[in-house]
Amino acid sequence: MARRNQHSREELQALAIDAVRELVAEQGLAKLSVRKVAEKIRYTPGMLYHVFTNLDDLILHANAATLDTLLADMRASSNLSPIQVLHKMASAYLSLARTQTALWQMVFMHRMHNAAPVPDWYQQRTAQLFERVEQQMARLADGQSAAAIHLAARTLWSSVHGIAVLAAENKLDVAGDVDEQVMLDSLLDHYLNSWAKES
Amino acid sequence: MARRNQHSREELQALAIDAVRELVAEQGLAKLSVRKVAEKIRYTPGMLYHVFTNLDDLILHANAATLDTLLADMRASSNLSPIQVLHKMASAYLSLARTQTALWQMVFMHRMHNAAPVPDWYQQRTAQLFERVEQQMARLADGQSAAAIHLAARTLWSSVHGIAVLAAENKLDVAGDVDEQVMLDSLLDHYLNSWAKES
DNA sequence: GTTCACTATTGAACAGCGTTTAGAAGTTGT
DNA sequence: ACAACTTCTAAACGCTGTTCAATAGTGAAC
Repeated sequence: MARRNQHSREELQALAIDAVRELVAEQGLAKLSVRKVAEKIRYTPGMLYHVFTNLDDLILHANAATLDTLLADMRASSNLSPIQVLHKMASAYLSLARTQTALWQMVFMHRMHNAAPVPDWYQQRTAQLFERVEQQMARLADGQSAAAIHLAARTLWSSVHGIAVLAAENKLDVAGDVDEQVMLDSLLDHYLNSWAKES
Repeated sequence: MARRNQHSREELQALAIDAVRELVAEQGLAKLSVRKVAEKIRYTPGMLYHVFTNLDDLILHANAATLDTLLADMRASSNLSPIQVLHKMASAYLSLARTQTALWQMVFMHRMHNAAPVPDWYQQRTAQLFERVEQQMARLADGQSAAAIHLAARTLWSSVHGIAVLAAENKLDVAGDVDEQVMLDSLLDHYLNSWAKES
């Protein structure tokens, strides 16, 4: 076999990334394997190593796609108050954790087996998460130092992340779909309410 | 070989649990394997399956030990205010995440491969975490409903958990040992400050 | 003291995993 | 038509968790 140009390198990449995302969405991260990805796109496992450096690299590319949809869901509507924007962002974050749990977990809970440094194109995406929060916190705070805003944004979003993590794992034993959203609202309202008064 | 009674079932269990905890503390969860545990206690891998149902069961037992030390660190000093107690509990939680990162991650971030139900003796320990927080929140709140306290306790502790998770993974890019503790203090002060006023 | 039943333990096997690489298969340029 | 080049495969390596028939040692019975 070995037909050249049946798929370009880029097509092959996209094919594999889509296959990973489908497999994980259907069966969860634990059941993902290089061999299954290869089978799904009708190639052999070895081929994937000409397009990606290893499985973690492939997963990172798949995660970038998930992060892009998350960032799109979290874009700020400019006609809302900072608090309203933060509520919408947190909702989007939690919503993805609940509706696309496996993909979300692959982004935020998968531990890379290789100790390779996180590439720039990926780090930029994760950095944007905190940045967008920071922007709204800056709008909210009058005259707080950049360091204080930096710290408060990380505090708030780590907290949102914690709720999303436990929601994704169903470890909160609260009833149904509503209550985790109520927890988010409680967190944001109380934290921001008290924090904004400092300025 | 096969010397009987060299170790009782209970001794064997304890031996294996200790081996797991040492291996994980030294090399991390990713490098843990049944064969390494067996080698460390000078038995064969197969033997472990007469004492534990599988690796996840063994890990669960090791996690119980970690949870016990965490719960011990988190016990409430009765002469402190509820807010002070919550600060101490959160500090203990974060402290373990930072000083015993690998063991902490095995408890809170390892995803069980088997879909077996979590046994009672384990669930009781995790439930205690939320319960202790709830107790202090109840002291703090005058006349809030049990449901409101339940929800606020889960909200607060999920947030503490989120900070600990990101601290353990070094994803907060804040400077050094101090700042994550500052984040915790910020979270607790602002959330509780605003929440307590509701009553 | 020998035999027998019992049980703790082993060792080998199975199916799967990520990863590497020699060489085959197909394409393109001369 | 042939050589050069690229794409892709097939097989192997060393690892994983798990199962189970066979074995080595123990303690009791005769």
